[in-house]
Amino acid sequence: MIDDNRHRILNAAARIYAQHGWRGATTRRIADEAGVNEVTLFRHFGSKESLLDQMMQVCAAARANGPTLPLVPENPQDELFEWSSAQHALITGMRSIVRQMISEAEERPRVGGCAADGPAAAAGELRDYMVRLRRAGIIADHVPPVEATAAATMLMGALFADAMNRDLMTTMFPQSVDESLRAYVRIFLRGVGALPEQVADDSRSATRSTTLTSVSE
Amino acid sequence: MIDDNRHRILNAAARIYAQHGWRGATTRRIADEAGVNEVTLFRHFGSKESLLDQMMQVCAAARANGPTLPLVPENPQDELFEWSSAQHALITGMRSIVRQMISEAEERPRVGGCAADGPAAAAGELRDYMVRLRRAGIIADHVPPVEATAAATMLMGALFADAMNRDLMTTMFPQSVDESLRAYVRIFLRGVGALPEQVADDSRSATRSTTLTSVSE
DNA sequence: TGCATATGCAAGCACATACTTGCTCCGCAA
DNA sequence: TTGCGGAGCAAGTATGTGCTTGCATATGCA
Repeated sequence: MIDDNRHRILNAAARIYAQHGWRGATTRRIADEAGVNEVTLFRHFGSKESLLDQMMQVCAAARANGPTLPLVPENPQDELFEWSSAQHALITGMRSIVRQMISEAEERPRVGGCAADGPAAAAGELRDYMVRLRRAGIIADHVPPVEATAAATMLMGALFADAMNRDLMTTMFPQSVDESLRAYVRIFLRGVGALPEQVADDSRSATRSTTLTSVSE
Repeated sequence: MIDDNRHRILNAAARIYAQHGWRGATTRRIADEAGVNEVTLFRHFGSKESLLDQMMQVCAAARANGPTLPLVPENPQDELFEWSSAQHALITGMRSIVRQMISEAEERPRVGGCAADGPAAAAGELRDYMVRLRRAGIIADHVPPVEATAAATMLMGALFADAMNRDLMTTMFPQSVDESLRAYVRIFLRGVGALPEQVADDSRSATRSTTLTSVSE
């Protein structure tokens, strides 16, 4: 309500930046998108750089609360699927802006750092969950911990690549998001040495909860 | 030799575009990088758009010959590792330019199409190899074909994400490229139902060939 | 009523960028 | 020697872009 224009400008800046990148996000375009005179933009933020900096901070803060995995694992397959689903939805929601940040990370290191810690936190969460799985006896002991780390990176990488590329390389993703994520999780669990009875080939369970497309919270 | 400047300009354009993107790749910068007067750039290519278009075509042609997987699988683990290694090196070598292309794919669809078919071909190669694995009895029958497709996408996604993000998000990749790729392949094989004796936990084999960092051919 | 703050509008400035024009110089082949 | 094509150089044009200034208007608070 108060300082409404400030938020309008920040939101407009996020949209324009996601579409056109740093150089393409001109102050005129941002002001137009916000429905605001270009001058008020400078009166509020002083410079384009300062505006985009603040926009990134807001963006990073908004993304802070990612999904979590349960402290005591019970049904790893379902738990991991829901977590992956939320993670995937999160990345998909910011894919445009993330693409821009990544492409500009070499030129503007500050931008890159902003985009990096989200996935890093997620991978950490996954690794922690996996030691819980091992302690609970769900994951066999013969898989070395180094491989568990790599497995976490691998699943995160697959989720990341899926969310980033699915809309661009349509031929590479013939299956629906749900089907793909379910398969990723099953392959992950088998690959990491989960005992066979933990990895049900759930044709029923898959169709049962195929209705939910994204988990927002 | 003949038309030397043409190639110099095209190479310079590729380098500058990879660093700064479309908007950042100004004709002045490209001409400077090529050691050539800006005017000769226009005399050769007519416009910036035409120059960058031709640069992308050259780039796509150079990337055409990716690695292949053997027609008759013998040692899936080693074969997949070498293929993954080559694939990873290929993506790593073009990661800057790929990052730019992806970030501009929404704005300039032509650019996106150019970047898409490389990974698509690789995923196809992987899928074909997997049906050979199944026919050879190396992969168990109880894994449905749908999941095999997803597995191929998953491995490709992990390779892609690793190659694209390793230099930016250093904390997410504590292990060396070789260690990671070897682990990805093992997890992939186990996850896809490869019979246990095919997936050796090769502490020796891993250290043995840990010296080669990239397979160029 | 008064005053401060926020906003809009019009204009402008300095610079960068895509692209053009006109000229000169150089090497090479007829 | 003449002519021709490729290249450099200097200058210029039209537009885009970040940012400033000056002035008018509205809104809300004392």
